[in-house]
Amino acid sequence: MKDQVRVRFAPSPTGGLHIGGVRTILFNYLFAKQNNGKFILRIEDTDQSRFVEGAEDYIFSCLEWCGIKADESPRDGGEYGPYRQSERKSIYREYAEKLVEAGYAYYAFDTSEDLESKRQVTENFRYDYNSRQTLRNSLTIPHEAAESLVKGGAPHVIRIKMPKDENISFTDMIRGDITFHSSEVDDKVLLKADGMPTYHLAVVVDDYLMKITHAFRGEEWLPSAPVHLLLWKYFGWEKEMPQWAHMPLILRPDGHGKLSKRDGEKFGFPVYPINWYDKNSNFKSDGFKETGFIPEGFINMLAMLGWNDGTDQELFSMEQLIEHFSLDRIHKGGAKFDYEKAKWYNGEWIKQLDLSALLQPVKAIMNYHGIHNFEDEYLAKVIDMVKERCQLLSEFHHQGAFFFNAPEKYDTNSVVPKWSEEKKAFFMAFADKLQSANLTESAAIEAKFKELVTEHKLKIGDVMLPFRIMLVGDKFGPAVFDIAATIGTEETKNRIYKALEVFHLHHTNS
RNA sequence: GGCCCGUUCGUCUAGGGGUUAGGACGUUAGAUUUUCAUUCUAGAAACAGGGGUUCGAUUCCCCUACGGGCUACCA
Repeated sequence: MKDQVRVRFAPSPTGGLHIGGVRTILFNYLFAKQNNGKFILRIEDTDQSRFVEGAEDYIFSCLEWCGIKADESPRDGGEYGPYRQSERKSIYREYAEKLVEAGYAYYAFDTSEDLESKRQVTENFRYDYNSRQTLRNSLTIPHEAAESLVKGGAPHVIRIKMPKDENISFTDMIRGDITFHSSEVDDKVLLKADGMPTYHLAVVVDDYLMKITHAFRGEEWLPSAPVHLLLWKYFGWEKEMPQWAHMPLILRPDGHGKLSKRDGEKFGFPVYPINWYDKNSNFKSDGFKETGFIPEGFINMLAMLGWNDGTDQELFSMEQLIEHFSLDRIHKGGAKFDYEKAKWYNGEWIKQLDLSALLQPVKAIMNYHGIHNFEDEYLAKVIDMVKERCQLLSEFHHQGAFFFNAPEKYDTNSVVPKWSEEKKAFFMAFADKLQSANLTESAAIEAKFKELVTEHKLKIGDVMLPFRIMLVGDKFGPAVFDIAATIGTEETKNRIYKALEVFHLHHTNS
């Protein structure tokens, strides 16, 4: 009987969480849910110097917006806590010492400055099986001396002692067999001088203690995998080692490197799920949410960046993703981010989502633009009329504003050059008839409109566009008679009169 | 530089020893919508190169090229 599936995502609160991380979260989550397993969120805050206030809150907010809930986390608790590594500090030293006792690790007394100057002098300097013989550590100085240095509180780190000549292999769930040679890997620091573990130690100890069964992370971790593999072996936990899966990276649209936080501004699209602001560095970046994405579209887009189910289906809900997801269908190569396609996914979801899911966010957008005082029912009608022409939630304002307020500006160029007294007379007659006949249905308004067109010996094509400009201000929007019916005859009449003045003004001026 | 990973239309990708190399985004043309968008139809558009293996390679192997990642007391 296989143990219960337990996966984890372990961000460090050093900044916002960008979409690469969110995709790793998503794949973790899908895999966990599919296998009735647990998804754990662990905060890797072992680098105190890079801690950014608000980053942890931000991570939780992103999760919430995405509709992903951790089963265990600093917020949700769980039986394997604490889930913040800073709160687990005391655990790591003990494990590191065990390694030293067993001869798999050693104390090193070189300061960062010492090593820095080494790097200046020796090109490609590495703390490894070779150079460690010449450096200050418990392998080069007498045992007792090293012991007393450590006991006396001398600053030191604990480093893994990489074997000189050993092949280290493992099978990655996405990439297959991968082999490294131990001589190519340096003696990574396991425990830092401040007593905090590095990622290398912490990830192994915590994955073990938290009974993680499958470990997903970005491809950038591949080169340090041999360190982790060896650690699992040295601790004697090989049988409990999780299966590894190294995800392909999300690349910049131009292919030059992995997508990073600054690229949002550079290429003009969001890279963070929701707005991120780092007050330390005064760094600010717009989120997908605020740009107008809905969670369904965002999640769908992310999932398809590097994964597909082998069919032509491209639109997946979270439930469908959980059902269809499989690791062996994750592409190996990195994926360049394509914002146009991202918007397309969102547009598809806007089209097929229930009104109930759209109402509140669109309402917020309208309010943001100063449009208040309307019934939900009215907004619902508007949403229904314009949603097929919106890929982003934010577009609802442009596409729907004229349902609430008369246009301020008119595309007079489309109307004025061909304007005439006959047309003006027609519209005045039409406005009057609208009210007296009490027309409320789109079809009835259209019928009356056409009837009057004939009476005035005009062509319908001559007055359709002007009518649209009168109501909308521009050449876009749903069927013009539907708009008239929606805003009502009174308002339609008012807009006709208002526009008539504007058209007249421009006409006489030109 | 060293090591590791990768490479199918511009982009995301399907496929896999014999296919007209499929889909989607974007793009082009047309139809519909007396606007715009939607929708529909059609089109252009790809197996990085060279060697093998094979009757036959885009597919398997090797090399090269290109791209990416890592190379911290950061994750």
